Amino acid sequence: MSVTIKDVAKKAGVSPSTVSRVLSNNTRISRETSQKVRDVMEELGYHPNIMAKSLVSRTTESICVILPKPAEELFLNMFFMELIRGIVTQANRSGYDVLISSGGSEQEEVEAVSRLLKGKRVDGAILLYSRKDDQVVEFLKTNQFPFVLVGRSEKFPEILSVDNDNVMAAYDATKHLISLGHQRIGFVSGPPNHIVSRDRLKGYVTALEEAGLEMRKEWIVEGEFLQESGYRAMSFFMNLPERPTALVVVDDLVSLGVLRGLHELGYKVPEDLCIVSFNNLSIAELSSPPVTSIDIGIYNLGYTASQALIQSIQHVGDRQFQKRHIIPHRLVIRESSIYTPPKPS
Amino acid sequence: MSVTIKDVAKKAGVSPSTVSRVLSNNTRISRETSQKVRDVMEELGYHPNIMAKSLVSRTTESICVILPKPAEELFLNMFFMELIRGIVTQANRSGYDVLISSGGSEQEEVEAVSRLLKGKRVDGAILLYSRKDDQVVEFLKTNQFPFVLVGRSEKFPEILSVDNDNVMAAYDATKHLISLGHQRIGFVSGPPNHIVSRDRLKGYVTALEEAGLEMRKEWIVEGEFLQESGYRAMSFFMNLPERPTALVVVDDLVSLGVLRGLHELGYKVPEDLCIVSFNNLSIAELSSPPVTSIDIGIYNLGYTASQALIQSIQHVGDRQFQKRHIIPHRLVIRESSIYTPPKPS
DNA sequence: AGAAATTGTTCAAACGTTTGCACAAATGAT
DNA sequence: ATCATTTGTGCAAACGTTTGAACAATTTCT
Repeated sequence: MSVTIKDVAKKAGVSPSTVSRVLSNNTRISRETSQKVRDVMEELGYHPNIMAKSLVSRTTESICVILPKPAEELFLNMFFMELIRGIVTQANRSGYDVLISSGGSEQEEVEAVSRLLKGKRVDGAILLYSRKDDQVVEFLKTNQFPFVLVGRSEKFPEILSVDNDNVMAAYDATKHLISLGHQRIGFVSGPPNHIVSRDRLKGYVTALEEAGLEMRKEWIVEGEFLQESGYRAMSFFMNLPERPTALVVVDDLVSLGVLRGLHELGYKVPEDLCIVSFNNLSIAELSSPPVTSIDIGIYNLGYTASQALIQSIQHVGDRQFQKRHIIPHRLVIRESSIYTPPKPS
Repeated sequence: MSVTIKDVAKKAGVSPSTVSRVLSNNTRISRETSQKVRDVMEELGYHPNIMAKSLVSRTTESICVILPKPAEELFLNMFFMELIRGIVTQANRSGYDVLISSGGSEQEEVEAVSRLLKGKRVDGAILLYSRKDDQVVEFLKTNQFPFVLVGRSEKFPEILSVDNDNVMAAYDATKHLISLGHQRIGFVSGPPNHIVSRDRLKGYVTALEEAGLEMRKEWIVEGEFLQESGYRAMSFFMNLPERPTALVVVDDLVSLGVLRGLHELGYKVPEDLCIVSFNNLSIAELSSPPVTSIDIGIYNLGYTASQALIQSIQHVGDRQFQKRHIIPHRLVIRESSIYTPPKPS
């Protein structure tokens, strides 16, 4: 059938072990033998059988990433794809393959991971944190399999993970508005049970306090990571006797709702209200007007996750590796925030 | 180290082959033996080593999908992710794993595919068609590896592929506008060297002809699959002495540019111009106003591609399988087209 | 009752690699 | 010249499965 190491060996007049050693650049092989063998490989179109190699070397040179649930929220797709791109790129660069598995129920996720890790099809896993994969984390921890979390686990703060500094990001976003002269700044948050909502709220509060600005609780609303949340928040905000002149919004999609709400109510962005949001998905750039957003480096998040995982695979046992990686964010300024409010009374 | 088939065999008091046959539900195994072995497996937490299995069975039960280039066009992410979701879901259902590989240059793509297929790490490949992977197609064809193309190849019309009927889709889109009473309908196309542009143009033309409507060449503009294209098209269209009252736009992203252009020029959608576009990405739903779009069933495209590939892998040799799969599209009507123009003079 | 077919299990070879050990040849040290 | 190293290669066992062939025990057919 397909050409094996033995075929190469025979044709080159050496033993299979020699061929194998050529493949692994063993130093004991002479220049000429090496060249001869390589020539034959080329001629025969030889490619090593990865399965056979894995079997004996007890390593697969591949990792898997578990896609959370159906994750109906389609807009998340941009996020995941970008992440996967980062993962795949760095993994391939390190000579690793990436396997994608889609979770159904949590139980199914555990089974999938279990089959892949215990069946030695992959060497490690990357988890895209979606609230409740505790079971999966539990499984990986107790079985001592290498894995890394994208996001942050409050329950297991010590596990290898890659994340942003969301507190700082929100602080920066708020600071940006303050530096433009805004004094009345509101916050549109996500679900309060999400760590990211809480972290960002914290950064917002800190920035306000530091600047000695007023913080009113009617200027803070909670919602989902959905457009409607932003939309609804607007009818609320704009009916207040004292309205904010700027808003920090927890996510680009929510911002889109904010924009639509303001438009329908007849307000203009940024003149009537400035907006800063998070994640810098393509929709932030594509909306009208384009929205200032904190770029959280999604690709980088994936890239780093892969790097950290592979490192931990290759040095299993060593514990000197950084446990928590923080990916830097940066403010991308767009039309939605290029307006300085008139000096208040 | 980890528990093997021999450990199970010993503990259950049978031979390894018996255990193997239990695993494969061989009919020659007695009820009781089978149960006993299963119990032991459970007890020991046994998982078959996939590599060892692959090695002897000469099949990996996995496929790969090659992500085209860096594909900087981030918005494509939504498209790809949705496709991948479809692929992964169906593959997992059929007991297959999915491996993602990211192409750099075309040459690197060939090498990656070559390593994966010749190295017997995967049984087949799914290609996401991006203009010029002819080299990859060439390679797969000459080596007789199972693969399927998402999209259509003009050069190799006979290969296994999954696609939409873009001519018909454009016909339907145009028909929709006609049925609303529009008589002057323009077309914003993509790059003319893309098959999809040409197919959609063709459907548009056919619908116009069939309805006996005037077709003016100044009502047809070409561009890229980018926002700017749509934007630029608007300054052109709206300066014509005789303007169309409706537009068929080749892609949602381009529509977004169209929308922005119209907005800046002070026109309203749908009152001044109705819009219908293609792909039904989330941005079509999220824009203001939401845009009527032809949903091309991206998830389904992926799902079907995976199904077709796996089928062809399992029945290699048979040639009775459908060569070309057409995924149905459907019109999703939104605000951008709910307006009937006043009767023309 | 004996032959033939069926049922349940084991043996051993194979899948294509890697790698510790052995060994011969070449080189270097004395 | 002799012995100790170094260099280059080959042998054979191992990795954890699957599977054809063999065989014994049981059942079915005449």
